[in-house]
Amino acid sequence: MFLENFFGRTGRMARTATILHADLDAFYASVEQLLVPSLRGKPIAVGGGVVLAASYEARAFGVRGGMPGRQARVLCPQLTFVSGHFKEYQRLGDAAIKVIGDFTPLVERISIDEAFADVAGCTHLFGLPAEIATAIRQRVRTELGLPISVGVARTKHLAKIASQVAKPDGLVVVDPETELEFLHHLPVELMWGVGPVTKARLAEIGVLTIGQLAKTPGWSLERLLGPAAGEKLAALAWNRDPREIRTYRRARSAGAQSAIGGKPADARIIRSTLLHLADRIATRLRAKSRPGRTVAVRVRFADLNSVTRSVTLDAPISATVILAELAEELVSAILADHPHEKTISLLAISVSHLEEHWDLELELPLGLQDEARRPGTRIGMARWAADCAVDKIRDRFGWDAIGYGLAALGVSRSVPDEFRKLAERGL
DNA sequence: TCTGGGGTCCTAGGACCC
DNA sequence: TCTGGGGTCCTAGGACCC
Repeated sequence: MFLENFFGRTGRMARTATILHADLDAFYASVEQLLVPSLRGKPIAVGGGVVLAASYEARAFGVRGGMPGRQARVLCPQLTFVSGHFKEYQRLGDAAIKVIGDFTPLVERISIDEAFADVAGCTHLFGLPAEIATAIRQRVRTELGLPISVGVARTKHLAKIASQVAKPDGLVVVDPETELEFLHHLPVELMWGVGPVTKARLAEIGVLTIGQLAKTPGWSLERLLGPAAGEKLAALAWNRDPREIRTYRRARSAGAQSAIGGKPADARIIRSTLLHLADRIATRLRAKSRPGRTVAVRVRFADLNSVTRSVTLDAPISATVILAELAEELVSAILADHPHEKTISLLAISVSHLEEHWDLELELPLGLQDEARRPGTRIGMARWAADCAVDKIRDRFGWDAIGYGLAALGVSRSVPDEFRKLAERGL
């Protein structure tokens, strides 16, 4: 009896589609149309200089996220631009994920508007996965007023593809019995990990559909795409996706960047921009007690070519000024190697090799250690104390209550800070 | 179609160690 | 002395994702 049950259950479970992928449709644009009824049914874009999101009505004209605003206007002259309600995006995104969480604790949030869930353990409470998916869509629609598409399948990869196929505002359930028939007629670019470059490489050997990819010999894919990508894609083409739902995942890096729009490589502008970036990153690192050992910078020149430089330290850092100074040294080294580049279009800093747990006090000796190379050991302590003070004041009075004088000057904010926050991952 | 910001993972070569 | 093999870490660059 027990054995029969056991085999019955596992046998059925292996063939049952219990993974959901839920994805809010044209999220930012849908929120704007929700908040401002006169925008409903119209082509709209969130953003200004750059299109951050486009409604489906705008997409019909070819308007896409990331597109320059000017180009979007040419494609769609009647396009309405709206500046975003970023706080509302966060609130409504959280609320939608919470609806899924009402059915199962096994929720893996991918971004502000997208999540996986495994409902294997809650079908006895709420019904078949397809019924749960329908209920989620209904609740998000009635309680939040937003359209959301859901894919249901046996694996994460296929559930994600199913939700893409379901858009807009749809539900696609992939029966495990016929999953390969469903998968194999779709184009390769729907697969996770196939972007423009990989799509073009596959096209060179005549592979356009996932079915054709599945029938391509493994050695051929590995020669074309490298061992890791080749093996991964071959597995996914047969819907062999070992990834499970992960409810929690620590960030491996934290970074920030700023497009400074073709400014001359002027030392003052570079310094103030780097200080501003370092300030934002280091504050996040300190807030989570996760200093990092590797500091990388990226300089993008006017011709859009970019160069990176990094250093790995013996001990982790999270002090604003130390990070800014290291970044400045790295940028200087890049500029010294590229004397003919006169114009910088973007600066970026990233910190990785993040410590899991760290007592911030331990960083004090590091500050001293770092300063030991230069005279004036007490400066390290002063910096550490200054960071702590700034963090506390900002906690109470807000980010702009205090800052590093230089950082506030001449920093171009092409995108609102609230938008940047939406993209930040929890550390 | 070259435009924004925050991320992940992979590759290849070199240094270094056993 | 030459020769071989394996492992880890670091750096720079690239592809991809939302």
